[in-house]
Amino acid sequence: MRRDIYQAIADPTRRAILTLLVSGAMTPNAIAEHFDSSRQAVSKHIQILTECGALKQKQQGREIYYQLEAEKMKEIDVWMTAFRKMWMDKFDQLDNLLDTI
Amino acid sequence: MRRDIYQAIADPTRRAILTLLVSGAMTPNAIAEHFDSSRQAVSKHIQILTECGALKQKQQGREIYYQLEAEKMKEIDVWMTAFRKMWMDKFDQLDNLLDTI
DNA sequence: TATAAACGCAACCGATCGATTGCGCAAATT
DNA sequence: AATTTGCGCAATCGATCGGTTGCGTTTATA
Repeated sequence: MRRDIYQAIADPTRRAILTLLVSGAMTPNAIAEHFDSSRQAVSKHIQILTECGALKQKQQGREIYYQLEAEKMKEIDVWMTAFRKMWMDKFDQLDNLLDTI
Repeated sequence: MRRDIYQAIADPTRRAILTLLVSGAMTPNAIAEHFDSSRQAVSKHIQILTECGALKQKQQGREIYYQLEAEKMKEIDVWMTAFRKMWMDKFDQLDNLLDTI
């Protein structure tokens, strides 16, 4: 059970769920309505996202609202720093080049 | 053969390879030396990274140098925009809260 | 020219993945 | 009280993953 955020976002459906939840917390059924997959399939994705800390659940009666934990995405953002620096350097170089014309 | 950047970075070894190549292009053997896995195992990872456009190869005699395509990482960065906005909003809210004290 | 080095490619294998199906249980609804 | 709804959990199955082993080809080296 390797449950990290990188493995979690590897699946397109899970990425779509995360994006969907930017607009607000939702129940599994509500989420599943946005996809062609079955409720159970979506529920499994939700479970994986929850296990790695990308979602948080809030029970409300018999309904469970799943909420995005945007902070978790920071982990990816931090890892990306090194690469971001690279393409920004490239941009700077282009900028300097344009200045010489 | 689902070869997108998200699936590529799901594996920790592949992430390590990408990070390693920030410092410059390398041959498969040179890369493999940094890991416990065999050359073939690393070569397979390199192939996956190349297929999805994260690496570019430059033949040089019998050696092949693999170079990072930092631009490809932008794809992730762009997808992350929505989430980045969320945690920045949160930061702003904390900022406002602190101002009220 | 024989040998070694650098590498890609293909076959194979156990582990994990993503999806379906069926079940059980608690909270609402009738 | 009986039924429906919302949901999690477990078993199952084909597909894919990550790794190893073995082989072939091209380019250097002795």
